[in-house]
Amino acid sequence: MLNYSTSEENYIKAIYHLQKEGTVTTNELAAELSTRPASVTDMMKKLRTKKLVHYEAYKGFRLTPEGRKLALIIIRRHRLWEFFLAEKLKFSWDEVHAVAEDLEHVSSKKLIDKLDEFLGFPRYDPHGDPIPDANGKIETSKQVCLIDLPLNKAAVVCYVSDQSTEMLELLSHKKIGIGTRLEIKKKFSFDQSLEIKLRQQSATTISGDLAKNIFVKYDE
Amino acid sequence: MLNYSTSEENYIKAIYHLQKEGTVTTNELAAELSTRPASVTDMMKKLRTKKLVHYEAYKGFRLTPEGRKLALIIIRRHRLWEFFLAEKLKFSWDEVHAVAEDLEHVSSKKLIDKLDEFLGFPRYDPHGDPIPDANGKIETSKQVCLIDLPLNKAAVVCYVSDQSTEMLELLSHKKIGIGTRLEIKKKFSFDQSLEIKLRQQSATTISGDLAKNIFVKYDE
DNA sequence: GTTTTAATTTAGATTTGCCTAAAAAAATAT
DNA sequence: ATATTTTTTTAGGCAAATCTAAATTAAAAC
Ligand SMILES: [Mn+2]
Ligand SMILES: [Mn+2]
Ligand SMILES: [Mn+2]
Ligand SMILES: [Mn+2]
Repeated sequence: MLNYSTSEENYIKAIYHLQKEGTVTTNELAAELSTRPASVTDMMKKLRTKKLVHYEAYKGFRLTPEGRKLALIIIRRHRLWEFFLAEKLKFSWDEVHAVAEDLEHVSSKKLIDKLDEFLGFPRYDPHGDPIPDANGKIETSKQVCLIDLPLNKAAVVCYVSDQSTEMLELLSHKKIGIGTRLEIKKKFSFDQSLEIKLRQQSATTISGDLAKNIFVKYDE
Repeated sequence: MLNYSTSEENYIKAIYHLQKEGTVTTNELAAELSTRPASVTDMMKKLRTKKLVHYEAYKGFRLTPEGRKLALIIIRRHRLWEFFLAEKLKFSWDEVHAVAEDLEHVSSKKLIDKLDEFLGFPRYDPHGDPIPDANGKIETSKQVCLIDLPLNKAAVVCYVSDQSTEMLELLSHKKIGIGTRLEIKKKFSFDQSLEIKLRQQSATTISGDLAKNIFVKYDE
């Protein structure tokens, strides 16, 4: 496996996190990395020649299978170091991320696999996120009914059980679809209705009947 | 404290190790870092403006007190990581150096101090080299009489007790002086004479009477 | 003390990763 | 459909760290 620069690794990891909602755009990635859109375009051309991203001008980008594999390696390093810092060095959970941002770029495979063993093959980092194993396999968060989603926990809509025309009409009016990111702000036990907040929109209310038919996965 | 690049840190550390024998030259440093003399000159100008080295064109360089302080911070990181790798992750002693070369550039002070504590404040790395403490204090190898130096252990002449003309004449004939690097190849119990090898020269023999007056420190 | 050799520095390029400003393309509004 | 706004890309430049080749200085040899 080739060796990638810190900068390349940061881009790959950021794309991995953003692409859960489909194609990643130049501005999104620039914001995520606190850099400029022009820099993103430059880097995308480079990552394309290295076959880590699919990219066509003006059409956004996604990781190739190779790119995804690399992303999972970096995430594995990051989360194992976070676990080490919290568990062994007694860092508090909110301090681990910044240090892990540096440690994650030390690329020795043996180091990471031995660290994993030393830590007892932990499955989750201090934030509850799953740690990919040595083969790059990562636990996919299982889907849960929107009714059962905890308050203020970011989630992504992944399935709708009732697909009748009436249901779809209601969903489209509420601007909810597969991939929509949302969280629950309030639960009203009187009628099981929920106040939910869609990403980058104001709050809205949906009935319990609707919520029962929506399934989500936890968002990272 | 400012933040230094990986490259700057590697230069500073290399100068620290080389300057035990006086002024460091451009070619020496280039060889040590597997780079070109022209690159060394460029970097020395830069480190001079940052007040980390004393440097005048054609006259070699040495660390300033600031530079030495930085060097000891980097060496502390390096050796603590080497200890961690050997002790906790069960790396063999010859594998630790390469990985520590990367880890040493992660610059969080808190990380290193907590790592030190986690490891139980080890005093020596897996190669037997002393680990600087959190204040940058490092154990200076104490001087020992040449008679007592173990076989094949590299050492540097640091003191000569008899400074008579006759003694100095003999020393200069043997090309031995303060800073000379040597090791003992054989000890003859019959007359306490020693076969010693001076760095980059062929072996020679000295009498026990001479050896008794020469004091050395272990070389790193 | 010249001359020759070796060490060091300068000059000029290159690569990586970033930037600003301008141009081009796509999306949105009228 | 056209005009306006937003997004994205291109063009040109900059700083860090490296290089090669040429010039300069210092050291060694004669
Ligand atoms: Mn993190
Ligand atoms: Mn985490
Ligand atoms: Mn080492
Ligand atoms: Mn060591």
